[in-house]
Amino acid sequence: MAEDFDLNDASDATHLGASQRVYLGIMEDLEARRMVPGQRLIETDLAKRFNVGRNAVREAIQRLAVRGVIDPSRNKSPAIRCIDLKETLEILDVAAALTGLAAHAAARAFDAAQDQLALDTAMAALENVDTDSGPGHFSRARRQFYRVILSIGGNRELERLFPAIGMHIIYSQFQSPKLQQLRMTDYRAIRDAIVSGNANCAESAARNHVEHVRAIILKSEQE
Amino acid sequence: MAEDFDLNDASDATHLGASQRVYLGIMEDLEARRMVPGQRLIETDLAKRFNVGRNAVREAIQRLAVRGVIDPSRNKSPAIRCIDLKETLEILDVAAALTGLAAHAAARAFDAAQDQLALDTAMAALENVDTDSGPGHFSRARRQFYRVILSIGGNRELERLFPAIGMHIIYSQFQSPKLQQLRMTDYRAIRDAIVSGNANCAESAARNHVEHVRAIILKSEQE
DNA sequence: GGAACAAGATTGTAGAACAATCAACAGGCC
DNA sequence: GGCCTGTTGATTGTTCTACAATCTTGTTCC
Repeated sequence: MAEDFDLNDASDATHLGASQRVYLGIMEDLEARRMVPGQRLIETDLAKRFNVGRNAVREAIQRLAVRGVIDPSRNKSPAIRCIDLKETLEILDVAAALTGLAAHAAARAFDAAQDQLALDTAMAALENVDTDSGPGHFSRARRQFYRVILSIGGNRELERLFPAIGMHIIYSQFQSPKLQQLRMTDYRAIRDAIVSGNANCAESAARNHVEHVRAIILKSEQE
Repeated sequence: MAEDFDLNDASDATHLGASQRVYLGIMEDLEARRMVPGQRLIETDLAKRFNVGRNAVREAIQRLAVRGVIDPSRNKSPAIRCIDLKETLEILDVAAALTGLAAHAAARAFDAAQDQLALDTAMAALENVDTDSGPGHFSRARRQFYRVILSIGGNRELERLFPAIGMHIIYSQFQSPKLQQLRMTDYRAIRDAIVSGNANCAESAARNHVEHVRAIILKSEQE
């Protein structure tokens, strides 16, 4: 469960399955911009690179395809999924609905004694990252933030589905400095609403955040 | 795209990939109740049954796992996912949000000239199926109904994510006669709201439907 | 009856092998 | 020169074999 979040531990451990190693390795590459949308994935290359059999690569590719990270087509090398503006907006519609639900559930289930620490820790990690800023550090912190929210909400189906939203690709294609600023205030609002226990307020805050992202993308695209 | 809906064409065609054949075959088994939650999947058995290599089976299993249809654990045969009442309700929360979004988008984008026929056809298929009623026939018609709605809405991300909701499992575990009756009136309401073009009304109708399902499950579980 | 061991079943993994398909390039034809 | 076409190499789709690691089950011994 929540296997997708285990991006945190890198391509190191051998106790992970071979296909898992490939899967995580590619996700990490994507996050670190070592792979860009449109880039093709060659089975034999990946097999050599990760020191695994071609089978394992193919299994990883199946999972990436279901997750919408890559765009497979019969008898051709799959490529990192490219999305145009229209599809980006579609993804944001889905993200608004599910992020709203996640915040709603978290606010509803919030228990200070149990959840306050984890939430504050995740928030602090977000605040501290913008200075040193490795390329993927902020992404990791953001993922952790959402992971905590999902965990508080306690909806396992949402925990499973949420990482499948194509936000990866959006963040990998669009990266505006305004996004960085905006996010912190939005995240704080979401956290405060969750702590306050007002589910509808938390849902609004989450939806607002997604709409802010939409506005910035639309604006930056207009130029 | 929308590969998951291709359950319609069965295990026949050889033009499908081997792993695809296994994937669809298992989904079909699940729908026809030939496989029940908790049942284990043995790689070699499936390979023999579908006349494919073990690799292909493993690829199919990866996809089923990501989709939440099966519950894999290291070094053990994966089993069809079992869900308790609590998780069922969690799934319904997600279903309410995404079904609502689907109906909303469809109502917003509805164009009579282009969409009326498909919607009416899907609706008619639903009305006609309860008499002859093979076991999976209603499921097929329902899937087609949702497929049309998603297609009208035109949100590709939602089309991708929607079939990943664990409704399969719910319908496979709970099957009350009340469900059958209820659905038709609900579906008509959804269709009418979509045709009317009132997005909020359509969203409400969809959410109401999911809540009706929830109520029936809760009631049938209380006994 | 319970614990330790042995045998079989099943998964995890790598690799070889081959057909089918695709992409790119070369060569010939108009 | 430009266009069609065949060849060639690259890549995927697929099955098979092989073996280690692990789980499961049944048996034996105390």
